[in-house]
Amino acid sequence: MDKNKIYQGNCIELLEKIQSETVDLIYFDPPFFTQKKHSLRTRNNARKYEFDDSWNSLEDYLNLIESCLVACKRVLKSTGSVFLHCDKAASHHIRVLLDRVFGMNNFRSEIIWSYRRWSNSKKGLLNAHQNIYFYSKSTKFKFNQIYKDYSPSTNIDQILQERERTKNGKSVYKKNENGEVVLGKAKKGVPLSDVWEIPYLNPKAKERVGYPTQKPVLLLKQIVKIASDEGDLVLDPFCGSGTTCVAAKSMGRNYIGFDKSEDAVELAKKRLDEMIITESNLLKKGKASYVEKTDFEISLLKSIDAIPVQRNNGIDGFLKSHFDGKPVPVKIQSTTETIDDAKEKLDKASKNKNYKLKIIIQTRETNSSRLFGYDTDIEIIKANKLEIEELKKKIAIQKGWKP
Amino acid sequence: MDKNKIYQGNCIELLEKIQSETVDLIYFDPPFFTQKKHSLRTRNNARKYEFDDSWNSLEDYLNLIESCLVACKRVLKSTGSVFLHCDKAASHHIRVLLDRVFGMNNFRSEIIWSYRRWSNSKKGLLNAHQNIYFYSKSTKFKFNQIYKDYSPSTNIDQILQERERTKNGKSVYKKNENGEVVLGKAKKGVPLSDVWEIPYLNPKAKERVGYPTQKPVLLLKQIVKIASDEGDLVLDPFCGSGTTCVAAKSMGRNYIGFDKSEDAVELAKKRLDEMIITESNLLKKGKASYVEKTDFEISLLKSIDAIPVQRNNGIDGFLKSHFDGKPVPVKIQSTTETIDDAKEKLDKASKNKNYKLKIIIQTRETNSSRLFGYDTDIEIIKANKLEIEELKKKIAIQKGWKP
DNA sequence: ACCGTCCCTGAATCATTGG
DNA sequence: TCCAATGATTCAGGGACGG
Repeated sequence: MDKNKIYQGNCIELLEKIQSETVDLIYFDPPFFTQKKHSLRTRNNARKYEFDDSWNSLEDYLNLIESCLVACKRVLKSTGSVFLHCDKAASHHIRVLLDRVFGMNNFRSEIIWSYRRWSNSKKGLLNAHQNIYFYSKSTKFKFNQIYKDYSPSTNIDQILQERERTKNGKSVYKKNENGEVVLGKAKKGVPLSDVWEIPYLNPKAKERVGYPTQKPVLLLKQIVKIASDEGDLVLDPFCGSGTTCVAAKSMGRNYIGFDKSEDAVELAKKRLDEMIITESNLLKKGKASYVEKTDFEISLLKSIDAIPVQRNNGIDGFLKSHFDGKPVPVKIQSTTETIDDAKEKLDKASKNKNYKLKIIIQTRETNSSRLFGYDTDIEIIKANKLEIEELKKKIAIQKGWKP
Repeated sequence: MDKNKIYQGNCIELLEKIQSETVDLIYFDPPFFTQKKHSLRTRNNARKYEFDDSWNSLEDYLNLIESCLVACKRVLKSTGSVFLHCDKAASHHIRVLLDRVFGMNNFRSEIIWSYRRWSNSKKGLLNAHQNIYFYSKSTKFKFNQIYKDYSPSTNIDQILQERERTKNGKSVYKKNENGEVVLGKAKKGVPLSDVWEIPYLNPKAKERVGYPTQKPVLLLKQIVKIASDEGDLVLDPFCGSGTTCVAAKSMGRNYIGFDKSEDAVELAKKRLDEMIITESNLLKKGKASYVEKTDFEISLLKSIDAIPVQRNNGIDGFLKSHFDGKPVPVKIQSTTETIDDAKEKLDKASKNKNYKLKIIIQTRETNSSRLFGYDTDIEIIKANKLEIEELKKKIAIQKGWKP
């Protein structure tokens, strides 16, 4: 079965066409057991999508899910994982199935996706979370740790000083023979927890396509990030409007999506095509393939008061404040570009735009001799990160260290 | 059976002594299926409390729980509710029991108690929540709605300052005799959701009595508040150190507590006499009060691969990679500081720490003459944002613009 | 394979210092 | 004397280690 495609049809039949042990990650988001018929119109009322969540019985529903799970397990690599997304109505029954199919000791986490929602006035607590069960095929599963910031109430001594235990078992800060504190090893932050606060759908984003139960791309990106690497294969056997595939694609993973609804498949294809269209446009203009902005780029842009723009290889953002009545485009030198490459791209992207100031943020040491020869009105600023790296090198040279 | 007492013994036998339909709220916190032995000493090391969570089999465990649940249902009033506290190990099986005993349509909510806690080196996601299942005996259950703030970002808006009219009809903020603004009633806010962020009972909290698995009183108070009124009867058939009873007593509810351990009963009785409830500083002040950094500062730190830290005036973050085997502290010059202020603070904060490199990120143009006179080993780097501002000024001067 | 024990961790408190 | 800043400590989950 070909990668990077969406297939319409019965999920179990389609799964049979996938070779055993070839999939790295499965995001399994079955129709919920809500006993309701969903329908929703798109914004402009042009199209109505429907799907049916009513089942003859809980047993029927669970039988279907179990057969799918068994088929999924077959195609998973031994290092692979499955993330099963379900809501409160049947989450406990589904987890019993997961225990049966994957084994209790392959249960990794119950992920709580929590979000804020408009209140309704029902008697009781406002429902504001969904559960995602994370099971792996074996204990040697693939997992990329994500680190978060420390809690604001944590003090720095805590993080940086080494500790030891006194004779009577008390834990105290370690001191050396001169009575000075001993500093510990480098830290990365706090590992990601199993409670994920992710907005339901960013209302500003164009992401909403009008298909019921659409999941935010951010949620899927986080799953894809922790459980797969670039080039891996991600499968979504109930792909709906294709959010998982969009997330996978944007992160350089391969994907396969199934859905029984032709509407859904059509919609998913359209969403993925839009990415392709952008990509091909970029190629036409001589640009590289679609790449997402990294966290580094986003934070750098924020730190200079710039607004990130997506999908433009020549310009990464614009300063919030204009200069001489015109916007100021900013390009961040990517790891694969020389400064001259960056200049060329920014020049091309800003052709005929009459910007009064263009900025490139240099992120690597340059050895290009053309740097000062290439004459444009582009200003180059060294990224603070690069300055710190150079500073470290300078001091090392002063101290006469060997590299 | 007398109210406002703790009884030692087998929970099912003790339940038999309670009259049918007399209890308003049951907090059901059975031993978890962790297959572990829990033990803890009191602060002064005087006493050691232990209990065993190991079971012959899951079936045994579930059978015990089910019999208790059946007995609990009998004593509950028809308007009564049960809150069953369990962790991920067996939550799904327990919910199946609850469905059986109370009925699927008496499921009200899955409450997620989420918290931050010390981390560990586990491969996978950090465990940071427990589940509480809320079932009622019937659909005409008692429920007191609690309203929360809209969201952290709109916090200030919801407290309305009261206004009054001056003699000439102008609307001004009302002040009291001391000239302070009078705050009006807060808006009602959003109904309480099913995800509860309540700090984990801190290891240093005075509230701690040294009994394992002790729950924070705040958690229990919230349950008692939403599901009972003053004068109602609250039952905790596995009361442990008596947190539920303490919460109930402090809120004017009657209580009955059971535990099979004599130690626990003795401890619970003592706690009820002393009634030590520590307010969570974090909850009282709000998480936001600990966060001192602006978005700009956080982004800047991330853009240089540093980890932000709060709670320290002299240091805003650390580089992720060490220099010469030591951490590298980073301070960002704040808008109210001169570079010299920043230097002094960073110097002070890194006293006795023996850092090999300290960095200040300059964010404002300096006019301090001392800048080059003040001699330290601190390195100063201009923030990219500042460089851009200076660049703009430079060009403006070149072009001969008036400011 | 299995047990107990020790080590590492960091959130949020308590304790102390300093102004 | 008091308040803010910051230094120091506890505890449970998991890994590693040793017997």
